Amino acid sequence: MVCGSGPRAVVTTASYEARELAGIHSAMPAAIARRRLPDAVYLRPDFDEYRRVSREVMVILRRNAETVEVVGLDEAYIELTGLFSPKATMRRIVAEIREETGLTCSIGISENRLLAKITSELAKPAGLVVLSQEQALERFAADSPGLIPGIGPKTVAKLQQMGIRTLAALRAQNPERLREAFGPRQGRWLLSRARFEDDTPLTVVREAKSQSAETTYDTDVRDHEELAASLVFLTEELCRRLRSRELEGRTIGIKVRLDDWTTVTRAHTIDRPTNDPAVVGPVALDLLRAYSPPRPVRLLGVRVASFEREPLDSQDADPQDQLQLALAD
DNA sequence: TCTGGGGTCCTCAATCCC
DNA sequence: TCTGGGGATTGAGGACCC
Repeated sequence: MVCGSGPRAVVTTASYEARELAGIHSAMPAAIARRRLPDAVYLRPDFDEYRRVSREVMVILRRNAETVEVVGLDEAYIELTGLFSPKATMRRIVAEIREETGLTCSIGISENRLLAKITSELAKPAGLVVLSQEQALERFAADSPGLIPGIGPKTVAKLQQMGIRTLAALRAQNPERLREAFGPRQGRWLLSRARFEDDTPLTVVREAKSQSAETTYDTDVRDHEELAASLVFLTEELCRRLRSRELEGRTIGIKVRLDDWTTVTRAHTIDRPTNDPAVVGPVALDLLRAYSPPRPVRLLGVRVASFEREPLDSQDADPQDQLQLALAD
């Protein structure tokens, strides 16, 4: 089991044995996992190491394929369209990952990214599976709509209340009924997902939209001075990371989770992008003071968003803009 | 002792400007 | 001067993912 040690830690991941034996799964409270499997081997997560190895793996993917979209530390999509032998390409990649990092991986090959993702689940823990849309329609007809990435517990429950328990039932729905229940966009989306349709292309370069730092206290905090102190700490940590990535944002936000699990966010947008703790800190503290948590606080976080692309060449700037900037100063 | 940390995207409402 | 429709931006909350 990989999980933190604190009283509020959750399971990061667990071996397949632990999953089957005791129903352990990621994001489960570590306390429950320890109760169920007191004799399991417990390891601390080491995200620096995960990031390091992840980069190695992604380098292998990129040198073997033109179009690669990295989705997380341990997941990526590869465009195989037009390749003479997609399977051979993937077997070569698997072998190189194994040789160079010692890691196994699971490969799903299909007609679009949604199907590839679902197919890769079938390949776990270390296989390669090819599945067509037609095969998927038949194979998963009786499965829960929750099989589809993007259809989570809330949507499953809502569908169930409408009497929709399987993907086949979802496919058979009157589009109008889904539109009424979920709105025009999500209604259409649900129907197309149930048919395993997906035409979104791979995004090779993903640009960050926001960055944040947050902490959950071991015990809830009532003292506003203590909250202010940790907000300053979190801001410094966040700004350090923003600077290392040369990111500056205009929207500064805080996040507060109370002891009853209600979560409140407050944000303020300033005129000029920043990653300076001397700018972010006071704004965040103002937001916290203005909200003034009415109950003990369980989690506190700070966020910077609305990143602005630095103009690469200031000579290109409109003289009018420069004049306005000068006036604003 | 029940629920982390870091993200993305969507919806809806308010507001401003044209 | 009044009215109205749209688009852009901002802020809050929520669902979902790794």
